[in-house]
Amino acid sequence: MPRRPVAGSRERILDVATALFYARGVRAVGMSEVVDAAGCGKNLLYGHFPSKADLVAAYLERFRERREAAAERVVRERDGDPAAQLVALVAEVAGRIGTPGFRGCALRHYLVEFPDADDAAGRIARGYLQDSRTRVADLASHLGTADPDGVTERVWLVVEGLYASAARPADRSTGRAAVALVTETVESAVRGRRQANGCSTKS
Amino acid sequence: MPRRPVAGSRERILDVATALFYARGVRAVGMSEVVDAAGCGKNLLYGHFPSKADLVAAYLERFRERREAAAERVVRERDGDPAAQLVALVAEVAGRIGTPGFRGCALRHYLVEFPDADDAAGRIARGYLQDSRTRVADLASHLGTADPDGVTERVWLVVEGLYASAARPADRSTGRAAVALVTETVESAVRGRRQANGCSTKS
DNA sequence: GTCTATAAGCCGATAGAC
DNA sequence: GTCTATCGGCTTATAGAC
Repeated sequence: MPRRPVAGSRERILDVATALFYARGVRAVGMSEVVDAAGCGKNLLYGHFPSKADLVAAYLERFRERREAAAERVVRERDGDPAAQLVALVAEVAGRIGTPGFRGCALRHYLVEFPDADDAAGRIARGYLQDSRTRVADLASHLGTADPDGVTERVWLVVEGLYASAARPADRSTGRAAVALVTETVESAVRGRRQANGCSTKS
Repeated sequence: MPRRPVAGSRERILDVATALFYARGVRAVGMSEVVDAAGCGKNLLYGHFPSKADLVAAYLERFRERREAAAERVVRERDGDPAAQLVALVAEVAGRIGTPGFRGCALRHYLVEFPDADDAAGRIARGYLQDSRTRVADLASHLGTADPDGVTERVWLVVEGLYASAARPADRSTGRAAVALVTETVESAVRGRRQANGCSTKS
């Protein structure tokens, strides 16, 4: 009988690679370093992931799935209340600021490292960003405001700013400012004056 | 007399390196590629820049100087009007969105590629970010609002979001949203209600 | 563990200006 | 001829891949 494969080795390698890629960047981490950190042989790694590109794609794909699951959860919990949903979407990210090990968005970081990657990893990252923005736009369109695009732009700007801030040591007050900013933007929009923005004076 | 050095060769090499580093990232570009693009020999490059680290530091230092000069200019033009100065600071960046070749902030990108760089380049990048934020905080403190820190956080968040958006193909409407967001934040603050934020209704 | 490609950095060779 | 800016091949380390 041949030796049976150890269950979960793929996940373990992916965990190790994720920690390294996320902390130091994709280009900075070599396959040999993943092998060393995983404590496995090179053959096992290349058996599960035929190339570094495959390993990176798996890393980003899993990151994407987790991010989307978290977004779907907070949105589902506030079903029917698009204003609360938008705020919760931002608050979910804001709440991670200051968390040990949180360094921002792996997918955005990947696109900074590889600006014109048109491989699988690049498609995952760009697809995530597009879907993520579309989610914001969908919620904004349900606010009933006259200018859903304006709200989308503003909320998205805050989301981008939040992730960018998180890439470097950040303070929790950044997260609070983001939530406050989005809350006001959304409230101002649903209050329904003129163009969904502009904190215009009363009636 | 021996052969005279060709004037401006250093600047020309730095121009070429800047174009490559900015478009594709620092790690993605090798010294040989800089040599090829500059059309010079390796000795000339290494004569002006003893190592890649030196070339990168010069690239970031020059980027920083230009960014700070642009910021100082728009701020000086509105001397004595901190509200207009804050808006102009954001508008200056927003106006670059969509400009051919504009890809965001080289210093921020460097820190994504090298998250814990403690070399000269890392110090330049981090120093710039700190000074840049301090500039925002100084202006916010002159608004006369009760919560200058809140204004600083919000404006900084928009600046970060703007640069992050610019790292990928972006629409000019992103810039407009950023300017509008900062304008309202600042106006709301100088209107001087409660905590410098909150688009509360009239008197 | 080995093999190949490519990175950074170095050094002998070449090319002008006196 | 000599002196030095500049050039292109060379060395060593490290990457990805098998």
